[in-house]
Formats: sequence, structure tokens, C-alpha cells
Amino acid sequence: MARIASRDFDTADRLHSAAIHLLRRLRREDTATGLAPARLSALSVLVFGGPMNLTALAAAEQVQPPTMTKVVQALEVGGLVRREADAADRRGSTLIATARGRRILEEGRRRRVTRLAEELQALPASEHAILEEAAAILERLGGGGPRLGGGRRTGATR
Amino acid sequence: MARIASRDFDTADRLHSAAIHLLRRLRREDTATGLAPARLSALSVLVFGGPMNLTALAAAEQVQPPTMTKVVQALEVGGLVRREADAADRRGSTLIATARGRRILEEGRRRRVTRLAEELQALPASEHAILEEAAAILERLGGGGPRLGGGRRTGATR
DNA sequence: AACTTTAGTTAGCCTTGCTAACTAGTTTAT
DNA sequence: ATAAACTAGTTAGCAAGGCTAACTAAAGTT
Repeated sequence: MARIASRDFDTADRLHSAAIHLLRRLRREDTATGLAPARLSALSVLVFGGPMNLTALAAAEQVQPPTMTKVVQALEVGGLVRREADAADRRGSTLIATARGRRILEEGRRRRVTRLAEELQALPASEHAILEEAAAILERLGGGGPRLGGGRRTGATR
Repeated sequence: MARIASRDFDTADRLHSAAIHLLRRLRREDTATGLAPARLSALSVLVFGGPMNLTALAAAEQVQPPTMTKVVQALEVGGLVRREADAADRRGSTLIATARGRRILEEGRRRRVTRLAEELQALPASEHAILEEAAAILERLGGGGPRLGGGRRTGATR
């Protein structure tokens, strides 16, 4: 419990608030995918992070396994994800995004990110550069941080 | 539908992802308040935005009125919000955070933001400055943007 | 007075999160 | 080699938070 400088506190407060409002705006674009948020996000991990088992996916999404069981089941029913048995360990299986899953995700990602990208276009180059650097810093902040074995995620949309 | 430069797209993608991961981490601190996220957020609007009716609160939270009805009812039961009849218009009432509501919110906000502030402390001043500027840019991006009558929010934690 | 609009609620649904308790494989230790 | 312990995943059951549709009641308009 180190003492926190008020400047850190202020910046944290504003970043926090900005992140909340940003995501609220972007989330509206997701409705066009026809996929609920948790499903979209899990699918994204499979598309960008590659095949993995349910436990790993739950950890990546920071939810408990039973929660992920339901999400994956819905994705399977929708034909967006399939399971492949692992001969070496028959307790579980590997989850893989189907071609359809990849396509839908890619379209959704384009819509969502396009919305933000349109906003970015209006910015002068100097401000754009700041946001670019900020994204990199924030990614490191979390990744190098406390819990979660999440150093190996690639360019996930999520 | 202007053409989007791929640089805008990439930055948008990374910002989006960074925002998601940031909020996931911070949300964990909220459990200590004993309040579920939507309740905490609605209470925050009442504390920082001042008294308002249910419709205005729903709009501020970007949810539909029936959703806010439930959230407010829970806050009332917990003694964190009270209603005051408006003599001029008896259809609705004004929602006001109680002293207890304000105290709980303030404690929660401190915990949550402190978590992020601790992470910020580890950064060199140059990176801290970038995040500070980024927060300001993002606030403007949304505020000056499309919908929502949200120009008048003060320093809301949410 | 009749119509329209606005504020809010109720009912009923779905999704997403949790914990507890379980099955079924795998690994470790005796 | 068998018992014990651990790991992967599911089921059951609950709560929160989101929605739409349909309603009541008050206010405002014609």
C-alpha cells in the first residue's frame, strides 16, 4: 500500500472514466454481429489466440469455467466453434473457431473498430500518435501486471 | 462511410482491446463495495451528476427505463438512494443519493482508482504524461461525438 | 373532451456471471 | 498396482443486468 500521488490518482480516474465511455459507444456496434458480447469476445480469443481448451479460454476471459462452458455451448450451436478431441487427454478437448466463426468475427471487428477509427480520423496527427502510444502503454500495464498468465496474446481485438 | 486508413484502424483496435482489459482488471476492486457494477455506476451518476429523475438516469447510463427501475429499486432497498416527490409533476420523482450512498461510492471509487494509480506509479514520467493526454483526448472524442446529451457530466468516476 | 406524449412500472425473456457439487480422466505416492 | 490427489469440464441453481411489449397514470395539445 504505497502512498499514491494525487496526480496518479487523477490520471487513473480520468483514464478509467474515458475507458468506460469508449466501450459503451463501441459496444453498440456489436449488435450488428448478432452475437452477445461474451460470445463475441470468446470467439475473438479463439480466432486471434488460436485453438485452446476450455480452461485456457476461461482464464483468458477471466471468468470461471462454468461460465465459459455456457458461452462455448452457444457458439457451438451457432456453428462458430467446434471441438476436437485430444487423443492424449480425454478429459477435455480443443476449441477451434470455424470458418464461419472467423468470418463473422472479422466483420464485427471491422464494424466496431471502424467506428472508433472514424473518430480518430478527425484528430490531428499529434493526438493520434499519443493515443497510439497510450494503447501500447496500457497493454503493457496489464500484461506485465499481477495475475493471469497472459503474456502470449497476439493482436486480439478484444 | 469515409475510407479508413489502416493506421486508424490499427490504433482503434489496440485502444479498444486495451480499454477492455483495463476495465476488467479494475472491476475486480468493486467487489469490496458490496455493490454490483450497474448499481455502483448508477449511484455514481447520482453522486457526481446530482439529483435527477429515473428517465434522465437511464439515459445517462445508456440503458432503457425498465432496466433502471430495477437498479434504482435495489439501491433504495439498500438505503443508498431515496426518492423525493415532485409536486409539479406527480408522474415521477427525483432520485437523490443518501449520505450512506455517497460514502460507499467514495470509498469504492478510491479503491478502484487506487489500483490503477498504483500501476501508473511504476511508469516513467514520460509515459504517465502520455496517458494523461490520452485521457483528455478520449474524453473529447466521445463528448463531442454523436448521440447522448452528455456534455454536462463533471468528474464522474464512471 | 379526446388525443398524444411523457414518466415509470410490471411481466417475461435472455445472457452472463458466480458457487457448490459432481463425473471422469490423469498423475503421484505408497 | 492401487489409493489418493489433482485437473478438465459439466450440471444445477442462483443473482444481476439487459431487452421488448404492454400497461397505468399524469401532463400537455387540439
